[in-house]
Amino acid sequence: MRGSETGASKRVTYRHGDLRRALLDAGTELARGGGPEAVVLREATRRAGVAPSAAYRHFADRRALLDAVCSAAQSALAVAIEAELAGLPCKEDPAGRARARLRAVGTGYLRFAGAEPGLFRTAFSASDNLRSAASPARAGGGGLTPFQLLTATLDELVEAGVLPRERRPNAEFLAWSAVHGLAMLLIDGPLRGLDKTQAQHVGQRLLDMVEQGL
Amino acid sequence: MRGSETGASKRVTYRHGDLRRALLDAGTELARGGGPEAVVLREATRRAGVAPSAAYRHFADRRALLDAVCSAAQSALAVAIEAELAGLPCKEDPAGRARARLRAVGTGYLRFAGAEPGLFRTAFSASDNLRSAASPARAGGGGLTPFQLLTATLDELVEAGVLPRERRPNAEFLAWSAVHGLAMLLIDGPLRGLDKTQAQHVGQRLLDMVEQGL
DNA sequence: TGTACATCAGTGAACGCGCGTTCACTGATGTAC
DNA sequence: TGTACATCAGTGAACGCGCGTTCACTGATGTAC
Repeated sequence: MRGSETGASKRVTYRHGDLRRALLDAGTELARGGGPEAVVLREATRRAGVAPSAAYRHFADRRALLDAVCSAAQSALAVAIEAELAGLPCKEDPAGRARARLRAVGTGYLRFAGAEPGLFRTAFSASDNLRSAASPARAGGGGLTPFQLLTATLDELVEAGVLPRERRPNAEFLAWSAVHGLAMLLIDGPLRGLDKTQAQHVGQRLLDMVEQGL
Repeated sequence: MRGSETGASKRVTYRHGDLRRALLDAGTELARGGGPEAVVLREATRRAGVAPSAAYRHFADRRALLDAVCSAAQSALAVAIEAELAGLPCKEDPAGRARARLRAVGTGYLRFAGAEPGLFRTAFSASDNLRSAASPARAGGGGLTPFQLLTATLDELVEAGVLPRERRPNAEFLAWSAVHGLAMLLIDGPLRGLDKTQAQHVGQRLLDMVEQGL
């Protein structure tokens, strides 16, 4: 991330070890428990065992900490989607394969929202737009952000001849909307009451709809 | 709302005129400007020209005020959807009619979200679930809540023979998810950057997808 | 290898802020005689 | 119709709270000689 001199990474910290990391971790834990509004600068410093003002050596202000936590949350979402993709059985048939991969992206998204609602909400809380959705800080292990994983999968769908090329433009917004909306309604909205089985069932039917309707 | 004695509605208020109403209106105005977290009890009393403690004659606490504002916001959403339905040209063909009505529900939803993002976010901020989504306080002029308008329209779709009966169960969740997700991404999320024309275009394509995919 | 010095990560006290909520009160209103 | 009284909507002062942010400081660390 920095220069390439030897020892540079050692000198990054003085006393604490790595306070920036500790604050980011504490902030992420807060977000996990209560969403973006739970990311309180003073509480993060408390958890790191440090005076409140120490945070200002590493983050310009509370918003900067929250942005960092938000990137971490998006990265975690990307990892969840990657895991779902990686769990797929190998398929010869490119069409079936592409279809299965699109489903996996959706399933991973929904699974993450259900398992980590606080982080999920935080991932979409930042002052970010489509451009910053491509920032490497938000990527998973494979180097792609959640949005890029979706985009890539839709491209595969076109190449496999499943999705007509003229339907491709903006298709990511359609698929994303459907899955994102269900996630929001389930974790934060009027569908909060649905139990896990029902939620999964509706989720699969939603993915059917997207597959049919795209 | 109360008893049925004559004059009861006159006696509801003493000095202010109707402080409950004034606080609700002020709260709604705050929500319009900044969403649910902008509904600040002290600010509402300030706008009503009254001491902060006066609010407690009409609302148990801040949450009660916010719940009332939330109901008002849902009601406004219902009115927007009704307006969209009312603007539809008369059609003989029941199938085309039902299809057009479903589109109108979606369009009204998206239009409201775009025109009143603060109220839209507030409408989904309450501690409510599916059961309270049927509360009359959340209805529009026709007496139906947004959710009930959607449900009724899907029923028409079945009766008109457009939607196979076996696909009907839970269909409201699918349609709702798609439209809700796009609304959230557009007003609060990474699609914030899209201009109005693009947003409308994506909205119509999303409704195509729902129609095809249901 | 040993000493003097500069660096700068973290300290600790303080700031002003606005919030939600409480409580004893007051005085305009509607009501009973 | 006129007077005494009870009601209760709104007052005003105060509470404790936790937040984000600032600033002059200190003292462990790495570095230069």
